[in-house]
Amino acid sequence: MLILNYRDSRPIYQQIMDGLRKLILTGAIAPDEKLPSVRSLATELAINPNTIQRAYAQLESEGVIYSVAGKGSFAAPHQDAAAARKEELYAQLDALVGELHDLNVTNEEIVAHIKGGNET
Amino acid sequence: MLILNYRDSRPIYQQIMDGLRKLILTGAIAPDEKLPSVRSLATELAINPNTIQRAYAQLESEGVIYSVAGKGSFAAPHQDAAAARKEELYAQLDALVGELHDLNVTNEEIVAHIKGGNET
Amino acid sequence: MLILNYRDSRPIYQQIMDGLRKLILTGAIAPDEKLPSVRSLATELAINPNTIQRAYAQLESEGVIYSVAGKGSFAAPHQDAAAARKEELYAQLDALVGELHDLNVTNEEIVAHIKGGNET
Amino acid sequence: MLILNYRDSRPIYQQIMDGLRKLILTGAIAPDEKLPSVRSLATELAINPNTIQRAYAQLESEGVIYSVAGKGSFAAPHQDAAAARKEELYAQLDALVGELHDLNVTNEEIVAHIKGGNET
DNA sequence: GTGGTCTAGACCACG
DNA sequence: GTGGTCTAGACCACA
Repeated sequence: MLILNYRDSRPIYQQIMDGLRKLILTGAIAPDEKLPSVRSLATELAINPNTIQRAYAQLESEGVIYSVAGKGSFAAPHQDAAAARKEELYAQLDALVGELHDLNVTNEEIVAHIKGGNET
Repeated sequence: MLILNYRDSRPIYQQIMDGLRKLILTGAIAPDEKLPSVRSLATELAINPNTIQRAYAQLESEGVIYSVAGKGSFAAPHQDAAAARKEELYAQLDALVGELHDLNVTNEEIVAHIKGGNET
Repeated sequence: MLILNYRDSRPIYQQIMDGLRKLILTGAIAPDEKLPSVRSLATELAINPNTIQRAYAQLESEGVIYSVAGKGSFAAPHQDAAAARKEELYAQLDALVGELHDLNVTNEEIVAHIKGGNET
Repeated sequence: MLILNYRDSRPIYQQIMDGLRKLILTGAIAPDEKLPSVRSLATELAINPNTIQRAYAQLESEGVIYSVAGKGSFAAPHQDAAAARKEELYAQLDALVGELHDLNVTNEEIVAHIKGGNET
């Protein structure tokens, strides 16, 4: 379900956040579907429960999941979260495009790259 | 010449790297032009020389600058470096576009955003 | 009669307490009126009887309800309970107002907000 | 500087957050002023550094402070944070006022209480 | 020295 | 069983 890469510069808890966020926002995990428990996911990934706990807590504060003590953690309906994520990605894209412009890459080239990349 | 933002989440040495890299790859610093010495830049920015040293070393390993013992550091001719940087940015862009697709954003919307954002 | 929200950050037993307390103190449940039995309410809300039991016990210790062994639980006459609750709410209000003052909000603004908000 | 109450139902890290947030938003700690280091505050309060770390990290995500690895943590200028906090307090106040209304307390009584409380 | 991440193991409240 | 908090102790990157 989730793949950890210990060579990745991102901390483990963030890899988990990114992985789960993607699964939820893309609908691979349905709204209100139960997520693996902190402990079970920890043993499955062979890492410390605290690390999972941290990822879950942060995702909850993002509104991507919600947790009920004694019951478990669940995927949240993602209207707002998806919109927020989209905003974030657009901001990153703007920064990227701006830097490409600095390297004298035109909008046309960028657009061509995007469209070309998707025919793959 | 360079602006440091202590509230930026990026570490200082990386802000310096990003700033110099941009100045060099955009041509604001000409190829083979001499860069400020480690010590002078350190006093100018009021930070630890070690931090500058690290930025310079890393930029050299990237091929963006080159150092001559006893003479100083210089901007490298930037054909290769610029191409490498472009590759890197395109890779990031692909990842970004991929994630936007996962959120059901079409290529058309992305392209429109890019073109729209640049009229500003 | 009661609505549970699993996404609410409050634990289930507290949602039940808050709901029943409001129903009783506002008079929606008359004094000495019989409350649903622990078991019936548990099945109705599809939750664990222990949870209902805890809510009832805590409400009894608050003086909002009283239980008669073998007969059931009943709404208490609410003069005292309402007064106590009012005290509590006023204390919270004082804390809140104090913090608003710290943020340089004047009494006039607070009062205006209260009156304005209730015209809705 | 900060007082911990182990009987308080709020977790320790939140008491620290609330305390620091108040000190900063009220201006008792000036913008860009350095906060005690994680370790020093931990020993001073006789609690685990991780707990302080957690409070600091969460305050940073709130925009109340900013941290620079290797340099320390600092109070953030509080334009946005103060406004956000005010919003939050007003929401709590609305809930409180609503519940008071349910107990047949009029706006006039509430207002009188607020104004009276401040003559103290 | 600073903040940030992770582990190991414990305890609590909740259901 | 669940999530949430805390401790103790370690290691890393940064300045």
